[in-house]
Amino acid sequence: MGKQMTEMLKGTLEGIVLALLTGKAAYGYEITTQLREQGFTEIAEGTVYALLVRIEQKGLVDVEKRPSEKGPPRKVYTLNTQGEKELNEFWNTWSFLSGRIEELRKEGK
Amino acid sequence: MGKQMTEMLKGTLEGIVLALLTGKAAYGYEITTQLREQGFTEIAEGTVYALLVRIEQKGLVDVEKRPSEKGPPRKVYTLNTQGEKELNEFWNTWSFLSGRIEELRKEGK
DNA sequence: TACCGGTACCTAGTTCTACTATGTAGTGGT
DNA sequence: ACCACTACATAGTAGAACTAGGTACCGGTA
Repeated sequence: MGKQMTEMLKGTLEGIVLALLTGKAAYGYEITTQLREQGFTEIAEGTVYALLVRIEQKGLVDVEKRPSEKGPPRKVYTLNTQGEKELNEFWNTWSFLSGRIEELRKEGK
Repeated sequence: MGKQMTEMLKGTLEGIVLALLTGKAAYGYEITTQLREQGFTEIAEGTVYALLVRIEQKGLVDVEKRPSEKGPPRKVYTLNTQGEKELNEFWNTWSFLSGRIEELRKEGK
């Protein structure tokens, strides 16, 4: 993946995944697939799993294990109240940053 | 500073500084001040200087030392051709990422 | 039976960037 | 002599994404 994109994803990928979980539970492999479909074609699987471990430890999601028809059991993640709060803060932070940056772009800077 | 903002700045702060340098050379202390004026009130001075060292080593800027009326001599940074190229890539990467994220926001996700 | 592709999860070690905390210097004013 | 402001510098820390593997379960096929 481009080095720029890698660095830019720091701090945003977590928000992206939380947003994906809004209103719809999902498991790791599924999230990876969704990210790929949405254009993030080169996000490594390991990156997603590490992130999921992190947000689980931070208490932003609830986890349930469900047997799969094919392959090992899935770990299904659901956004909880604290996760929604975190996602809200993410949108605030994002709005501020993207506002500033778009300003710079407009100024031809 | 918020932890979220800190992480989100990784990968974007460099682009922001390159954008600030477009069409107008500047020195470190000045850049720090400009960032503060534009709302990034809590960006540490040391962060800016470290970043400037990095982009100089990457060859994105030209540097000239100029005596100051007050205080030690200034190191004035000017965006060069390679820097403009890098900034261009930054805008591309940013456009893609912000496009995806705005899409997620619209979906109420 | 043996193998392979697809599904699904996991982790140790590396790299990069921003922050913390502190230090050094030059100038002008009291 | 001291202080405030200007101006630059850096060693050490933390956090997040990547690399590069590995484990495990299932179905189909040779």
